Amino acid sequence: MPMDKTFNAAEAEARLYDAWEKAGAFRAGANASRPETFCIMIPPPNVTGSLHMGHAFNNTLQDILTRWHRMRGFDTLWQPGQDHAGIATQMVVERELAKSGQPGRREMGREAFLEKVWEWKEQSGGTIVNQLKRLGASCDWSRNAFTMDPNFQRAVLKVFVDLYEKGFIYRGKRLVNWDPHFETAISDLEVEQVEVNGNMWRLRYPLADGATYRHPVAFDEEGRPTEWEERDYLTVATTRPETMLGDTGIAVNPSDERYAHLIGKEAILPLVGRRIPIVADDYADPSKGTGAVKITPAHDFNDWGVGQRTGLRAINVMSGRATMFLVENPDFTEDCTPSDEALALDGLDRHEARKRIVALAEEQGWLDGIDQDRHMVPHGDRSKVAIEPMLTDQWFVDTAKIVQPAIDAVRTGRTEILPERDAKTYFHWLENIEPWCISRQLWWGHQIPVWYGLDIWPARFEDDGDDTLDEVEIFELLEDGAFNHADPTHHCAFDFEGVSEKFLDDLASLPQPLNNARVIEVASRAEAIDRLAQALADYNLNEDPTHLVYPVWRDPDVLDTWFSSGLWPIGTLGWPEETAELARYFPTNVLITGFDIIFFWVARMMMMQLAVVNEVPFKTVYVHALVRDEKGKKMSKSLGNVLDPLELIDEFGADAVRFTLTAMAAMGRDLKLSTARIQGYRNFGTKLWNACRFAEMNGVWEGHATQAAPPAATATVNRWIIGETGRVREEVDAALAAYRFDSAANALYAFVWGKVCDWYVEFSKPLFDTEAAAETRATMGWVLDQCMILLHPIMPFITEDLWATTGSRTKMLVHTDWPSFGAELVDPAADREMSWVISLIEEIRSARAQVHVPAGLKLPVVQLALDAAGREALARNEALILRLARLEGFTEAASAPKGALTIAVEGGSFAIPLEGVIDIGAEKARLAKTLEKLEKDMAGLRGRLGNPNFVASAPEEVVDEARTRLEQGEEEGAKLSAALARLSEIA
RNA sequence: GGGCGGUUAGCUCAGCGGUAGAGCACUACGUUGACAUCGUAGUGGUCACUGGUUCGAUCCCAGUACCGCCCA
Repeated sequence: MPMDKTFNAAEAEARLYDAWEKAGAFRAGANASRPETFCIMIPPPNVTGSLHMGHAFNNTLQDILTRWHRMRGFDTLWQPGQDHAGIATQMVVERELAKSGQPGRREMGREAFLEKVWEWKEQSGGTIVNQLKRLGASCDWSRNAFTMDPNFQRAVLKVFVDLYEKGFIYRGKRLVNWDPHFETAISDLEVEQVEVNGNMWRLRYPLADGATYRHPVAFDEEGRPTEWEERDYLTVATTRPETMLGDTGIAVNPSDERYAHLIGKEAILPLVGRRIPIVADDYADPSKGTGAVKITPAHDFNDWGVGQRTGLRAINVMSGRATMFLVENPDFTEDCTPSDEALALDGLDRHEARKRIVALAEEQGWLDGIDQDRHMVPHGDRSKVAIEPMLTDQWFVDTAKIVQPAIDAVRTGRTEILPERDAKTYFHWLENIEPWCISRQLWWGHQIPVWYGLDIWPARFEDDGDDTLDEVEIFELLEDGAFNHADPTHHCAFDFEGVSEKFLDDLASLPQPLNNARVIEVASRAEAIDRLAQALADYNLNEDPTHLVYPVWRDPDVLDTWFSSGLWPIGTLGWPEETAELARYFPTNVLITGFDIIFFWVARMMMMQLAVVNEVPFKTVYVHALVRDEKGKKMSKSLGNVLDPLELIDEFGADAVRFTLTAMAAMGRDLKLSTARIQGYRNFGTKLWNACRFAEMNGVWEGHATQAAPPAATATVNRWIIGETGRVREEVDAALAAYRFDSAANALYAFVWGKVCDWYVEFSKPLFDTEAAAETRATMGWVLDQCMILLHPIMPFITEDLWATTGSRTKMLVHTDWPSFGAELVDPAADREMSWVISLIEEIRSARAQVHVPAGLKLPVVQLALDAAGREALARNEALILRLARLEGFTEAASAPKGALTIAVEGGSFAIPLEGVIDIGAEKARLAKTLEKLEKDMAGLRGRLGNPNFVASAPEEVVDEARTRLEQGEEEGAKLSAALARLSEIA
């Protein structure tokens, strides 16, 4: 059955992908013929996500490297998988529940909710995998991993325990970025700064104990105060009046003469009545605002720092949902008697509280004024709500302790980051790294492997010395709830069994019978208190120590998603088991990822792999840029400029989309994607398709079989294209080895379209009628095979389909050996000859077109003076020159006939008689224009060669080349001038 | 404010000390043994600006302007 006119991507893609999968073509090690391994870890997409342009780009590049290495015989693994994406997924599922009118997460409880999440994962988790398959991604799907797989969970928990035991993880009450929408802490990196229009409110805080001072109110030209007023208050400025309820101090700069004398005195916090000290700190900038800053250590990062330095208390005045938390807040009411107006704010949203406080300040006369202000407000990158700095207990990775090996690895080149400038970003971030908050108040994720127990033997409780618990002591414990006042103790272990042992060790030192209590797991601290109290009460009655229990509860929080994806390289390869894959493929070869997650992911993988297995996770990191729309805007749903890769694949085929992304993948530069470009590369696929179709029509594929070595050829044309093929193979390999994907694509485009289709196919047409026909068929078959092979990593579908419909094949293209021939195939003589032939044809075509010779008209041609090389070239290639230049029959003459076109080429010239047909004016203009251009070039060359410094200092070959070019140019110029002179004789 | 980039044809971008390139768009012609998802020919550039280094600068260095991105 003859081939169709175009490749039917829609029909073929699914069929071909299926065939690859059925053949196990993508399995780890498939087609391996050499010992070297090649491994890429996919940056795991969110399990509930869908393919966007960034994924398409990222995965195309990975697939190219993977397919290329696999064809070269490397033992290749492209490890796929998905990320559970804590916040994102939990958000999606909660939204789904709300949409379908089901009870919310809190109503159904943790266990039921997690079931829903797993259901959702089952339902939508395959989407992205199928979309990657549509793109042609040749991952080993049999090894598909998920960050919530049981073995991956084990790895994550084990690493947590490991890092905890090494002292790299700690728990602490710190100010964190709190997302009031999701009610969880988030890391610095998940916060975006958004500039907003707001106000700066000036508030007057009265000084305590009747203190007053003179405050300057007018100044002379040099800024010296000239007038003062007596004040009994201090004015502070704030963008967030609602935080004033948590103020515990006022900072002034010690060098600020206006206020320095107040340092050590106190002010009274309006509404609250709290006495707050005036402290000295450089954070207060005399030139900003009023120069006096209210300090709320529990709700502002800068204030926290001031508080730490000056010993101020931190009072949290908000709940996790950013509503005011006052009435039952002992910290808030300690040492003061808040007004009723203040207590009435309890439970209000922070924004509402702000309005009320400003209104109260105005009413009560302590609002000094309002200035409009534009400032940055931190927002959650997922929730888009304003972040609330919040004082909470969280888990942190002490990054300072593990960062150095990650820095050194890149400095010393163990891992290389490309392009180089991204290494700078990497260093900059790592060298200024902050502790990493890794606990999240979410349900979907890896629950922290830490259990808490009541501190039942706090220091203030004293045993009477007999090491047994008597009735009085039990009563004391129960009644006072002594253990209820101390902070819980905690232990970290891989599982409950492990942690039980640790608690048992603690209990061993306690009095009888507590030292024999059984450790049990309960849900919460409250339940633990109940159970323990109950157990003690029972013991008091029955004195049976075997029923005594020591209840512990697990930390309800989960780990930051990036903590688990930080283990992706070892986790997917089976760590902590010593698997064969781990031994073989780790460290992996290259990571291909977007610049936006250098901090989130790359840096953390480096730190964690080095901390856990003391090895870099990958040898090379290739960082790519963003795919933007054709105007350079970031694609976003709200702008409506999102290009859906799947729609593009439907319209143009996966190969066209892939080729476009590849050709645009210049290192470190954003891609501006337009459909026109994709269409162009779809056409490129069609071009190759039709070249193969042409070959089919000319019997090229009859009896054709895959062959590594080029056929022996004698015809110059065939020798030439074989050499060109050798060149392009070297070029493609060099480009891919250097991650110059764009160079590889462009070299192939220029070769396949510009050399094979434009010239070689045309040259072959007359050759099929000569004795060189068989050789030409063999050459064409071999060359087209090489096109398919070399293009396969970029355009896998069309090439595999062509492979199957042409010749007889022992293997699918996906496993066909990558060629190793190179420029040794170039025959310099053939190269020179074909360059000459091509330029002759181009000259003639150009001349014809410019003097408006009808395209279809065949013209005779007269050969004038011609050197030996030219004569030989002409003799060997006469048929194709006649055909492509639309000429008929060469004759020889000593001089050009009147009214003829003149064609000057290296080594001679030709004339095309056009008596009566020629437009003499046009021909004169053409010659004059050509001469002018030539003269300009020659003038430049003469200038250079006339400069003794150039001849003396420039490399010899540059000087020689300039001389040769000048000679040739002058020769050509002479011919053109002569022709021009002849024409002038006529008209 | 700190850091990192960019500025080359109408558009999108390569290039990079020694003759300025590609694709798209545009103009004219054209169905010639595959391809109109095509062919042939052509138009189009003070390589942002100013200095410097060099025999020679689009390329290296310094500065200026404008535009991006990241971090405060």
